[in-house]
Amino acid sequence: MHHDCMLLTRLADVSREVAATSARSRKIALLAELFRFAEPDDVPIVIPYLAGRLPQGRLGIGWKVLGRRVDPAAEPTLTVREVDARLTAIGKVTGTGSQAERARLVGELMGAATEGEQRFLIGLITGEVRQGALDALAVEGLAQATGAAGPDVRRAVMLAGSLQTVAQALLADGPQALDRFRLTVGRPVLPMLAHTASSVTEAVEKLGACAVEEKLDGIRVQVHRDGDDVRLYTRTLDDITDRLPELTSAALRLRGERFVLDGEVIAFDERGRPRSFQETAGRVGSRVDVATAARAVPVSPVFFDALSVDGRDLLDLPFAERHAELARLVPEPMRVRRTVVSGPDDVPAAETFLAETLERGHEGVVVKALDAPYSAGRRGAAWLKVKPVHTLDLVVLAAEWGHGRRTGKLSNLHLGARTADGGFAMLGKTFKGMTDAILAWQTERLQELAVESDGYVVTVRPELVVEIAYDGLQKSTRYPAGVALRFARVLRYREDKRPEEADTVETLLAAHPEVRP
DNA sequence: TTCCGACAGTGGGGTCGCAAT
DNA sequence: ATTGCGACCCCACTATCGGAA
Repeated sequence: MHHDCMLLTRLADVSREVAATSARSRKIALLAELFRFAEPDDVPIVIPYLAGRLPQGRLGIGWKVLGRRVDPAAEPTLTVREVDARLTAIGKVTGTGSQAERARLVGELMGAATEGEQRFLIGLITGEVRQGALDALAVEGLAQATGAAGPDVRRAVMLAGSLQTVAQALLADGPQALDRFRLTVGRPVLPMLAHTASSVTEAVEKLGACAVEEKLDGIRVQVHRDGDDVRLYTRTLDDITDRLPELTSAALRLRGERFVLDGEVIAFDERGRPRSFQETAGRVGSRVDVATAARAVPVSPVFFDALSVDGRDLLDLPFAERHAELARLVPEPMRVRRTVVSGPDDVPAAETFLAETLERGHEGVVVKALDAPYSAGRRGAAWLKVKPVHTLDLVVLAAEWGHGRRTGKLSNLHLGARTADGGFAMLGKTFKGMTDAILAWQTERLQELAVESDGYVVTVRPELVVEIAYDGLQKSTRYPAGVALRFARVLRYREDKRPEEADTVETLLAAHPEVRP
């Protein structure tokens, strides 16, 4: 096999080909072919580039700079490592005059790139690669290129918490390198995620014997303890140890010496009721003056799973056994409240538990199959969340032109409720829940109602009523009513309703007494 | 042949913290 | 001091491919 540092042009060509095919099998084959030519050292750059990410994050370069035309190079000479080095240098430019200096360096880079390479670089820097292949297909391609089994590679990635690390090891040492990736205390694992079910009945019928657990509206946290050393990680594996000292103390008070636990961190008020998500998230996001933030908004851990205890990897054990380990280690007040049901005959008990959970101020429940292993990094069907859904009839005030596959379609709706003075107050936006048919229909209809456009937002006469589902209200400084919808999505248009029949701000606020704008 | 799980894509609001104005 | 912006938090939903049933 021939190896030398990979040329950018090769990457740009593959990216274009991958984008041009819709068949996943073909995308995977193209990626595999590319990886066969990659040196291990290229991998930490090639993998994120293919997913349309820059390893160094954003660079402070916008369309203004990238829009300037630079004469392309005639011959492709740039290597991916050279591009990476130049982009790193651009990201490091700070201080007065930094924007001009960055623009100059970008111009230099573009001048060294051919036409095709320029297009790829612009897409990469603006985050518009969109080739229909992210990490999941890269995993398959990597497996094909190295002769490893797909599920083995995927498992290694979940345990390593990083595709780059696994790819580098695989290309350097072949399939046996995968054995090195085991659950290790101190190294975070991608957390298991849940699907949605519309009711407790549906969830229990799907899963059979299961645990029904409170769903807390906080921040997911993975707690690693090795003796006196405690580390805390978020859902995306960011290390947040320094921000939550009370969680470290809590972990040190537990009986075990070495463990990995999965749970939620949340702030409770004096009466033990959950504070709003905004308050918990603000606390977890505070990094500078942690002591002050901790006094104002103390948080608590609430654990629901054990991934490793005393050097034993529990990932493949059934949930019932993992939970037994958790219960040995963690006292009840620090575990999530739950009930166990035997199956569909037990649905009433599950319904009662959901009602009590909502009464206590939580957002819903998660129903978990008792026999399921911990599927790290997967949205396994073994966990199903159930949350109550609210609906409203709102009026479309404006719409924004879509991007990507929604180019040329009016996509993002501005939603308003009626006010006392006969006008409308905007409560938020949504682009969710639309089928292609709805998208096409609303593009036509809204253009008929258009009164103004700035090329991006099309303002319309407030005549179209749309039924919206949402998860709740939150305080807002952005919108005139002082509140915004959380997770709004379209259910259907109500052509049978006139705007005078839409819901009012007043009734909305009355329905959510817990939120005072 | 039909069904369904997994992926990618399309963005939503809020908060924090840094850099530019 | 204020404003703009990116990075993270939380998140729902549809279209599509391709293997399972």
